[in-house]
Order: sequence, then structure tokens, then C-alpha cells
Amino acid sequence: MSKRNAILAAATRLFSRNGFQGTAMAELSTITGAATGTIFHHFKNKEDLFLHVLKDVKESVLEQFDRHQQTCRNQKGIEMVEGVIAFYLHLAGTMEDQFLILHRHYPYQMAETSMVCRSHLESIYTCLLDIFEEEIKKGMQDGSIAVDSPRKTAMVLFAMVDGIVRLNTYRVYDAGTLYDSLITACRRLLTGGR
Amino acid sequence: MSKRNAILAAATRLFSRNGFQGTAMAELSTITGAATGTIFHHFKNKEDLFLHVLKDVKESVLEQFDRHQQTCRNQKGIEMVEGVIAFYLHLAGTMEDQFLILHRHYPYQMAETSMVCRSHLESIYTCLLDIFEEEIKKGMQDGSIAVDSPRKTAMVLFAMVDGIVRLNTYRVYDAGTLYDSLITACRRLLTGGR
DNA sequence: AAACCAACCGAATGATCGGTCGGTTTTTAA
DNA sequence: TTAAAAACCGACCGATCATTCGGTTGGTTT
Repeated sequence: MSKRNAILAAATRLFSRNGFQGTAMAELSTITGAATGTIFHHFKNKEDLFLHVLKDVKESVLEQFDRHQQTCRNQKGIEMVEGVIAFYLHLAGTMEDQFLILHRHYPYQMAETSMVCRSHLESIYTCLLDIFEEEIKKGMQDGSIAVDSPRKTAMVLFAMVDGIVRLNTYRVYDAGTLYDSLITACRRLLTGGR
Repeated sequence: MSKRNAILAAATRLFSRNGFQGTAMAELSTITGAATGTIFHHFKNKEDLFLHVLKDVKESVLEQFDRHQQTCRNQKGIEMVEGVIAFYLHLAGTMEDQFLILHRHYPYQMAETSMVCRSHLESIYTCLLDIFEEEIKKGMQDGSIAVDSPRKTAMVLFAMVDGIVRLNTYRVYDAGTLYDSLITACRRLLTGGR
């Protein structure tokens, strides 16, 4: 693996575990074996490095969901929604670092000054909400889903699923056993109970 | 206001806006007009200061909810749930700094090493989940709510509401118009659609 | 009035931070 | 083969960080 990629990989882990300000370039240097000069040769400063990490996060998350979307056509809308929720929970486990970065407060703070940062975050959320919305619309057509506003329902649904992932990450309560309740809630929310 | 309280108030704002590592004791000194020596006279170090801030957050949040619980008895379970959700959203606005601290990742990281921190966080979440659970149980008795597990439903419900508050805080999407959808979702989730 | 004490001050300290720079090695391409 | 370019190195820099410490103040107790 090239030094550049090693730096990106290690930075992803450090930024997610220790946050932006909690991550020292010197530590990154130690872990990767790259001199500090090398890091600043590839990335013009710490913020630039973070932006590249976020870009990678965006690309891998979007790729994962695009791939998932292609493997499950020809289902009823509500089944597809349940499928994407299960996939979201699955990803939260396999891409723990990437999700943790998105759950930290720093990126959203940086987004207020950095357009690049903002656009990465918007890409991710737009993609996710679009998927939810499209599947809800499909469910409304095939009769498996009945709601007022697809977009708003998508946002509430996403907030619920992502909230569960957070509860799990923070380890204040064990939300690992909540999968069944989450799916039940989702189904009730989308069908109105039938 | 005593210097000690001024320090606590300013620290609450700085910790919530800039995070733990992003808050400099020197800035705290400038804002409050207290010498750095004075800060360290009242709090033995930065972490200790943070712990006292978190303690205040816990106490004010718990007090608010206790007070709210006393003003709305004699309602049906589902109405009480909807009431506490509305109150939660209301508090997220009036106690913005306190909620933001709880939405940051740092406290949960500190909770892994500091028992004091962990117990503050647990107090808050236990209180909130207990309220949701109690009201769901009440609704099950008066027939306004029908779910399988009150506790798990409480957690899913809480994750949903808190997720909406986060979406709002992060300003990636305007979740301010989601109140009606949230209540609708809540009602469907609790009644199964009747 | 003497002794005491908590609140308060701010200069000083050593560690650590992000970032630079001059130079060396490796890769690329002609 | 060679020259230019890209990758890489690590000592070094000034700024900033949390924390310390010797000393002052004003009120209370003895």
C-alpha cells in the first residue's frame, strides 16, 4: 500500500476514534511510519487531510448503497425499505469508523465554513434519503405502504434508524437487541397497522 | 454571579459549541474575566470542569422533565407520550447548549474511563427512557397504546425523536417542519394504526 | 489585632501542537 | 543513461496548550 493510502486509512481510524482536534499529526506519523513531512507533502494541511478522508467515506458509503440497490429489485416497497434498514445496520457494523466520523459533531461544524465539506455531507444524506423516499413511493404504488408525505416519512424513518445506531455506538444502552422492535416500528409506521 | 458560576456557564457554552479539545482554558479565562489560576482553584483540571458542567446538565434536564411530568397527569397514555415528545423538542430549543453537549461524542468517550461521567449520562438516559416506558405502560392499560415490549418501544421512540433533534442541529436538512410527521409516526407506531 | 482562609490573580513553565524546509531517495520518462 | 519529477525524510520552528505557583485581597474567627 502506498504511503498516501496508509495515511488516509490511519487518519480515518484516528479521526473517528479521537476526533479531529484529538488527532495529532505526530501520532499519524508514528502509526503509518511516514514522516510528518510526507504527510504534508500529500495533504496541504490537517483540514485538507480530513476532507480527503470524508471524501473517501462518502464514496465508499455511496458505492455500498448503490451496490445494495441493484441486488434487490422486484420486491414490494415495504420489503425494500426493511431491506435497506437491515443493510444500514449491517454497514454500521462493518464500516464502524466511517459511520463514527459521520456521527461526530466536527464535520457539521466544518461544513459551515467549508463548501467542500458541506457538499460531501449533503451527498451522503441526499443519497440515503432518496433511497428511502423512492422505496416508500414504490410501496405506495404497489399498495404495501400508505403515508402522507414520502419525503418527510423518509426523514423520520432515517432519524429513527440512525438514532438506534447511535444508541448502540455510545454504549449507554445495549441497543443491539432492538432489531425486531425497529422493524416492527418501521412496518407500523409505513402501513398504518395493516 | 460568582466567578465559579460564571466559569461553569461559559464552559457549558464553549464545550457545546467547540467541544472539549476545542475549548481552551485561556479563552474561558478571557470570556469570564477570571484568571486562569482562579479556574484551576475551583476545578482541579479541565476534565473535572467538564464533569461539573455535565453534572449541571444532568440536574437541569432531570428537573425540567420532573416538572413537566407533574403538570400533565390524568391524560391518556398516548397523549402523554405525545406531550413528552413535544416537550423534548421544546427543550432541545431552549436548552440548546446542554443538548449539544449530550449529542457530542466526547462525553461517551470519557464515560469509558470515568465512572462519574458514565453515571451522569446513565442518569439522563434512564430518566428519559423510564418516562417513555411508564407512559407507554399507562397507554396499554387505558387501551390507547398497543405494543409488544414497552421498554424496547420506548428506546425506538426515543431514538426517533432524538434523531430528529440531531438532524435539526446538524443543519444538513431542515428538520424543523417535521413535527407533524413525527407525531403521526409516533401514533402509528404506538397504536398499530387505529 | 493576630491568625486564618477561601477567592483571586497572572507571569512562568514544559509539553505538545500544526506546519516548514533543505536535503535525500525512488520513480518516471526521454 | 540521465535528468527531471515525485515521494520521502526528520530536525526544527513559533504558537498554543493545560497546569503551576508565589503572592494579594477581603472577610471571618480567635
